[in-house]
Amino acid sequence: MAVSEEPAAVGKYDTGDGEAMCPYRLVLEHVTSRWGVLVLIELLDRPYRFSELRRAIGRVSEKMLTQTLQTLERDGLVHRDAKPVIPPRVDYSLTDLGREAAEQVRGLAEWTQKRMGAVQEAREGYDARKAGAEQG
Amino acid sequence: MAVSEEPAAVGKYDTGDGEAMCPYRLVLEHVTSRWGVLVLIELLDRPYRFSELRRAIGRVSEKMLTQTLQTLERDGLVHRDAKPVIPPRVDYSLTDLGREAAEQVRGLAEWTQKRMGAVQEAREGYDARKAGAEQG
DNA sequence: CAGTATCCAACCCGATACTG
DNA sequence: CAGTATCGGGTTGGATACTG
Repeated sequence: MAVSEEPAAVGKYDTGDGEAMCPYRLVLEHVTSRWGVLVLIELLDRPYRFSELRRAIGRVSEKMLTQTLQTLERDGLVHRDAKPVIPPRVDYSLTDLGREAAEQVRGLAEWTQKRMGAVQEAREGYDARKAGAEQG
Repeated sequence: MAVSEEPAAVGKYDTGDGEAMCPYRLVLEHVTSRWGVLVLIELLDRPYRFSELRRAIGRVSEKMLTQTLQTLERDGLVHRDAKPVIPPRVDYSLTDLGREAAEQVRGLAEWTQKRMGAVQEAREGYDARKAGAEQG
């Protein structure tokens, strides 16, 4: 049976309460999701096989990678190409839509790398002020 | 006491295991976090007061908004200006660093809004194919 | 108004075992 | 290799009560 116990995945708690989350936020949460971000960035370079992607990202369980890829595939961002061979071979790549998204995400990632130092400095300053405030 | 039971917040599970997550991913997760994204986008327009921000975002609890703002403040992205008046008034705004980050995030958000239709179509196609495959 | 502290449910996510 | 099913720990996040 294909009925998974878990919901659509990656896109988290749709709310629980009566009202549903607007589609806009849902899509935004998929592309900004923990693993979604990293998958999109990796696939921007080239297509990847499943385990290849897993190694490239590092520290992601099979389950979460599968969920993430399925969500992104469903959203039309990732293309899944399963070749009928033994052993199985599945290639994942970006669709045109996915490439657009991935480029936005990459912008964010590159900014992060560039400015990480500034962030860490800010953090140290914040912590120092906090520590000082607790005593004096 | 200022010792919160909960950790640094927003930036989630640092791993649990021995090895720590690299700072790069940590920062990336802060700016792509569920509420971090929305806060940054709102603050790009103008400064907001706490409850103003809460209403503008909608469906965010005080707790999560507080946590998110504190994390972003610690990372040097958000400036907190608490005025010593009764009743209290606290304004939140972006720092220069935060504005840079927020502009990246806005790019992503604008892409999402623009292409949401395409995503929804893709989703319907995916679901239709799935439903068909289960029977045939 | 702007938080802080605590309780508790829901859920994410990883580890493991198993299928094709 | 690629993926599914299940279990369990830890985190998220809302509701409530309280402070200044």
